[in-house]
Amino acid sequence: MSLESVPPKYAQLVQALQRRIESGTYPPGSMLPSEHQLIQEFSVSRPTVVAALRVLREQGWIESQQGKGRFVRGRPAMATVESNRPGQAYLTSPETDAPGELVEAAAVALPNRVAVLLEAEPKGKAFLRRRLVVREGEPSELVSLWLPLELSEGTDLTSGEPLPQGIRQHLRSRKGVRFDHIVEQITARMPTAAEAKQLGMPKNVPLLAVFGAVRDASGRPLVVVEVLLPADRHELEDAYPVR
Amino acid sequence: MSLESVPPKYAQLVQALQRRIESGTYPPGSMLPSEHQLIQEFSVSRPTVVAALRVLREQGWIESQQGKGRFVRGRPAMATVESNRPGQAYLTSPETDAPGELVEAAAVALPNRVAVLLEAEPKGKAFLRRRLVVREGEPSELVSLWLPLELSEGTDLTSGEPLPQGIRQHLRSRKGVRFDHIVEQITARMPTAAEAKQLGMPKNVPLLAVFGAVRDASGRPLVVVEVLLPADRHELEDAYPVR
DNA sequence: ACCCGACAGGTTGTTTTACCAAGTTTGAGC
DNA sequence: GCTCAAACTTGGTAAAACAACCTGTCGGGT
Repeated sequence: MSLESVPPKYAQLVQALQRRIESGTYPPGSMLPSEHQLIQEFSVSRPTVVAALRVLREQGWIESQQGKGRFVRGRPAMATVESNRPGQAYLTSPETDAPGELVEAAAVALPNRVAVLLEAEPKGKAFLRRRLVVREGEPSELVSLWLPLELSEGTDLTSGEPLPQGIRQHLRSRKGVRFDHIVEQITARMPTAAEAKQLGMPKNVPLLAVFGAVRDASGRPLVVVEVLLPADRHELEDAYPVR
Repeated sequence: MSLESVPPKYAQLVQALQRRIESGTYPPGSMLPSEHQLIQEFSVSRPTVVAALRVLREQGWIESQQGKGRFVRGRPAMATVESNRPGQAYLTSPETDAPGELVEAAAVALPNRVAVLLEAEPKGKAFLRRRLVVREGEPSELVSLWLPLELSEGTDLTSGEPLPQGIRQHLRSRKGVRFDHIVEQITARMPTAAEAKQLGMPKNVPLLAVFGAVRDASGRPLVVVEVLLPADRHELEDAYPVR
């Protein structure tokens, strides 16, 4: 009768231990109760305890030393830092979420750099969808999306209307392609006159240009997204563990 | 009698399956043999098979669907892409590895931005170690390292000599601090006259400025590293999976 | 003939019991 | 004081059972 599915025991144990670490019951540096103690306290079997502790170790909450015990490291600082990758948001969230203006949606000749990232003919054509994102009433970022013509056919990306759906989802449902990873390149350069005008920025401040080549699991390039950010208004922030 | 320790069985199974995927025996998209088949072929127990398949799934080689089976995704493209994080190399590899010139090593007043990253007094002092890295005979990057005075005491970082040891290792052995993760900020700006001269670059090309705040497991800032890259000679490349 | 549900058989996911191996600490006995 | 064995810890393997899920087939009904 219970429609709400209960989480597995080992996941419950994970959450219970996380709460104790966060509340200070198990302060950083201290030793966790041994497997045997946890088995008795929570009335579960050893593999269940081990599974929970394995998750905690892999997520960085604790570390373990064979023969000694498991030691609290504390809340992994990385868990809260949600990778704020540029481009990522443009691919997953609907265009209708962010106010902006579609400035281009047509088949164009590929810039050299984009052609390389798409592994396409140097002077081939592809579909370009370019959008000027507005934040707080001012132009903020210029986002360009290139995709091969065969991937744009039969999608709503060729229309002039803002997509009510994430590009990632749209392409998966319409064309059956699955995004796997992104190869990202970051450069800085001076804006062209047209770019400076569109973005409403001074001509003497540089642009941060982020190229993201989206690929499937086999490494085949699917789409390329370029994000242009005026450097006086934007920075990129990210966090990653050291080894 | 064998002193060389054999890897655990589940790890051997992981390697065996990885080889089969790479060699094309299990092509991408195909279904892996069921757990039962693997148990019989390799003469191991089910937990061993499951442990191996869990590793493969977590590393992105396969994906599993309850009730259907496990499906080959292919070699995870991310595994080979060694995160080429700027700053990372300066922290781990010895200074003597890369030719360059130490341009500054003294206690100085903290720039505002660095003070924020170090969570220090806005006008406090810290030790600055700045190095001009030379590649192919030309100045290439300007690397600055700020660390709190109490962390610089008793280390060889205050000397004018190139460190024969990685900074990360040096600080761990001398001061007992452990690097855990880095919060990275990327900006672009025009070079100052002094920077342009040191880097031997035109004054009208922008700089890519990378700030890396190194922290321990609890989130306390330890050191800040800044890498200045002339944008006409450098780009930043990275790869990451999309969820 | 067609559709739809029940059912059987396959798959992975989770939990339990049991035993052995390897590393660390402790203390008893010399 | 030193040595070594016992008792602790985590790591790995084996065997079994149940649950949840998917996909066919085989009915019966329309």
